[in-house]
Amino acid sequence: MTPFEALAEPNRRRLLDLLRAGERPAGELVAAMDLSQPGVSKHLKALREAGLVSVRADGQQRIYRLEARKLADLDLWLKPYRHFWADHLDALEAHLERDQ
Amino acid sequence: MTPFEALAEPNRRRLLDLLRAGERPAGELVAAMDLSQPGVSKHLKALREAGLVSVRADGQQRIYRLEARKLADLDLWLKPYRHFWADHLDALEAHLERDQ
DNA sequence: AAAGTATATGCGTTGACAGTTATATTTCTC
DNA sequence: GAGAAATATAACTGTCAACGCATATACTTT
Repeated sequence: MTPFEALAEPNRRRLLDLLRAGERPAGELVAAMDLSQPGVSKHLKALREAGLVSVRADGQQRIYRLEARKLADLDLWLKPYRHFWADHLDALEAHLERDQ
Repeated sequence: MTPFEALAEPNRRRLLDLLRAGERPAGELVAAMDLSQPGVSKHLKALREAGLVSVRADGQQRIYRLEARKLADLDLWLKPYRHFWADHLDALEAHLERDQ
């Protein structure tokens, strides 16, 4: 599962939002999401496979944590597009880039 | 179709990459992609609906153009996550944010 | 009429997503 | 050690949509 695919699902984006406020045990995430426990668990698995979250065991709980590095990758993907709105030389730059 | 969903598909990301080099008629895009003409046209429609590209008629051709604004939206979505890798205060900030 | 493109249609495969219920695993507690 | 808690995984069902192909057709402009 690529980060792109993982982020395409609203519930998964929601989970990331929740984790932005800090680490959280799976149970808290289940409580916060309007989904069944197995359902949340499946989305968490998807996020794990995308490298967007990590887990750590704490007693009988599983503590989930946002993995920012993978989002940094996304940020990197966005980079070559960024200058399109960062300045106003769009047309010129596009032209130069095209014939390079 | 949300930008997130649109970007989840590799062929669509590829189309955006091609358009980074400048405006292009649909035909050129079809030639560059290993897909049927209707296939490419469908992906272009998806990108249009996501606001990631725009079209303009030029004679019998349809000229496609990257719409950077929508990618800026994505950039914006990423913003609250950015400080997680921008500095090294992750734990502290997460803690503060959680109890705010 | 021809070119360029979009849209429609039909088909087939595959996967996403939801639900439910059950079970396996690990750890904690008594 | 029994049993409960927390979570993952499995298994099954069901629906719906994505994606590919191919072919056909509609539309607009030349």
